[in-house]
Amino acid sequence: MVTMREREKEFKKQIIADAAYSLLSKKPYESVTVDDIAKAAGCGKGTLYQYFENKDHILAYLVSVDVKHLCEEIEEKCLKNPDIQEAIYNYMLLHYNYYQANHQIFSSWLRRSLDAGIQPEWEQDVLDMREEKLQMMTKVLARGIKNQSLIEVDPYQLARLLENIFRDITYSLLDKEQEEEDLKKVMELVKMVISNGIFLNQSLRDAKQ
Amino acid sequence: MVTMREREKEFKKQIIADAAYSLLSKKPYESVTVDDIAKAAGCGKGTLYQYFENKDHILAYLVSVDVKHLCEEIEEKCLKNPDIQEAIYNYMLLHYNYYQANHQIFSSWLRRSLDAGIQPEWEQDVLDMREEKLQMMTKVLARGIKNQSLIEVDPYQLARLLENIFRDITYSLLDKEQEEEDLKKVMELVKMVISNGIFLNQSLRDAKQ
Amino acid sequence: MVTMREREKEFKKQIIADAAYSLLSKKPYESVTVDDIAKAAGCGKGTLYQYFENKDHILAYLVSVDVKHLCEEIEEKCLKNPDIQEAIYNYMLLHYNYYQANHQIFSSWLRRSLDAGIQPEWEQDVLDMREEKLQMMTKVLARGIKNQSLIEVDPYQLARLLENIFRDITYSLLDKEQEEEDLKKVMELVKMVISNGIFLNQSLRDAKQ
Amino acid sequence: MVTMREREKEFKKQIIADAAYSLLSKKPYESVTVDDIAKAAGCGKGTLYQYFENKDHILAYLVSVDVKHLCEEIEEKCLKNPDIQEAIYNYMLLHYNYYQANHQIFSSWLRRSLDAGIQPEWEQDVLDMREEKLQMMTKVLARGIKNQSLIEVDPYQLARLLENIFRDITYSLLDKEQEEEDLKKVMELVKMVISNGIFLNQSLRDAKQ
DNA sequence: CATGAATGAGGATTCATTCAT
DNA sequence: AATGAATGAATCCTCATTCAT
Repeated sequence: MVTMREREKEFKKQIIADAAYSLLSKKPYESVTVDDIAKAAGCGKGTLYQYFENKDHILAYLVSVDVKHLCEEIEEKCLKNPDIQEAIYNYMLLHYNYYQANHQIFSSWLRRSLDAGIQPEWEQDVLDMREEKLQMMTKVLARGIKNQSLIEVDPYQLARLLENIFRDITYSLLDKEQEEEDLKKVMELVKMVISNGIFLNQSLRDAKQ
Repeated sequence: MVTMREREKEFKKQIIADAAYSLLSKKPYESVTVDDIAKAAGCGKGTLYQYFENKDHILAYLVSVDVKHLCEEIEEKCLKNPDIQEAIYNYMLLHYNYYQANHQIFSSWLRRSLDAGIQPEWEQDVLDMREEKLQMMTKVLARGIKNQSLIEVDPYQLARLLENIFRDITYSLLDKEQEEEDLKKVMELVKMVISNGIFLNQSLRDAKQ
Repeated sequence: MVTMREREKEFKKQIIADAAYSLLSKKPYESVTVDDIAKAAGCGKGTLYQYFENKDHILAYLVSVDVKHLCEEIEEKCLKNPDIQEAIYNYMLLHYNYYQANHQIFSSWLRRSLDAGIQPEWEQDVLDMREEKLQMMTKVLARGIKNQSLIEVDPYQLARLLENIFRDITYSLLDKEQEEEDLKKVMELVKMVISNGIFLNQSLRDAKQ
Repeated sequence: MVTMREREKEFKKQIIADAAYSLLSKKPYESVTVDDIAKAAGCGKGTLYQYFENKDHILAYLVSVDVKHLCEEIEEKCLKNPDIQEAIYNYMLLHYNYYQANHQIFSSWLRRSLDAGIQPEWEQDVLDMREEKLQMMTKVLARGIKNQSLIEVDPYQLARLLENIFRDITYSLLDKEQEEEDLKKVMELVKMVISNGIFLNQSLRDAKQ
């Protein structure tokens, strides 16, 4: 059973996390002070430390929640999707949206993580989820290979490549004029590239048989 | 004419830049102190400020030099390359190598840049060079489209997509076991994906005619 | 008359004091948080403030209770003891035991006290008790001087000196190997030193007469 | 050879140490901020950290210098003193003066040290010096025992007891009116106590022979 | 009464930049 | 020109105390 107290505490944690999220999405970790977050959350500095052990912990929490969310969506829209082609497009689109929204946070986390300051426990949490994500997509791709919808390559490697292709272009963030309508164009482009690339076209499939 | 003095000054600047490069390649900007750089360059802290206005300036200089180098290589190995397919592979490989080596620095620069602290002048410098790079590749791709080696898509968009595909996978940096031999495998994979994807295969080209 | 309420209140105060005692005996005042004490007492932080005005107040209370206890024992085993020599040994032994157990607390109190942060009222309380303690021993010593068991010196000064001799050796606390069996040895040593020193030996006493 | 620079640096370190000393002699470590010390030394906060790694380091340095000084004086006035009785008085008087002046600092150091926060290296330094001090006095006492000036007891234990007897009475620090002229009285008292106590008196020595 | 979440003053420490030598 | 000592703004974090429930 979840007590009233626990619900309330979780709620407040969410408020702080939201405030932190909105700041850390826009500015790098180092430029956001604990005070900034507290102010944005409408509470005192000390309050943060009742919900999070650390400034790093806040970041770790945000990343963890984000990745978990991404995982769930991938399970829903890719793993459970019988249409392999659609599953693949979704996989890439989800990543695009994820990085579009969370690039700054993700990048901050990576930096802190590699710079050896983050609790191994928190770090592992995110790494595990990423692996789970890759494994799910590996299954999808393996299925596609089995029923000859896809070219025969290592499905794990392919999952990683696809994960990468649609990472948002950090570079492009500098050109702020585009953004919105850009997605559609690029999506069309990628679809075309990928379709003709990773899917065996009918003629070749015929040849194989 | 270049005086003796200027040569000497340029030489010392290079020494400092080299020292900074080796440090900033491994650790994020924020974790590298001006003192670290001075120590590595074998000079006093104050000396740095005679060759660079700023800590940021050092970073900007490094990025600028790196990107210029990348540009030159792209001009050589892509723009001037008559074999379109090879030009495209080179384009991606060069980017892979570039990001592999300079990811940390590039990422640091992006961060500082977006955080609005960097002199617009230095920033523009790098942006211009990136644009130049894209324009060169756009020409290559346009040529390929014209002679029907490539599918018909916006060549500029395609250049950007390709630039992106081979960005090194920051995520993967966490799995340190792989790295070296990984490149070949992934390169093979990408070649296959791309080949079958963006190049019209013979049967389709025949059909078009 | 003491109401039921008051009894209950006093009882809870004791629980908190006991918890505080066990913590403050081991660690310096500054390293023990109010939260630690509350946790150890099995109650909320706020509750403490219903029984004590202050963190300092808790400390003052502990010291006051301890010193009162020491006073009572000195009255019993020294003042009321007809055997002067035994009374003196007891005096020192009681101090030894007292400081052995309460050094940390006593030292913390002294620090806070000198640092001018403690309510004068609480401070005076302890000072008075110390004076009372000294006065009792002064009486004992005066008696000893009168009946020629002791050398003729200012009994008050002597009481203070004796109080001091058997203060536990803080320094020695660092050598943790000794402790237990140490006491006996040192006690023997002190007895010898003191006996031959402050007690007129028979031959001299004979001579005096 | 000692360069000009090093001399100057050592000089500045002394200035800071002196400032710290005058503050830490009067108030406990915790009540003295790094800022206070900097102000007292007439320099900025950051400057301190060029000469000392830590706030703790400052304290450790002060204690170390003090104890070294005490050691030197004990070597001079006790170990090298042919008159055993005088050597013993000096031993106690030196300790009295030492603790009188440095009690606050010493106590602060002990606290930090036991609270496990201090670098083991610094800690050992002081412990070693204390042992050296005890060993010197042990030699003196052993000599005294050998030529039958002193009672036969473990000279090491006795050295420790004497070290303790003349520790200044922290308690007494609260009675500020006395202090100065107090010393003489108490010194007289102790001399008498000790003389009659640890020195065999003539009659007994005769008996032994 | 009891609680524990909220608070914010206060402190140690770091580091880019300046400037006297 | 070269140096590196001096600086203090900026930052994270702790904890005694209060107060609404």
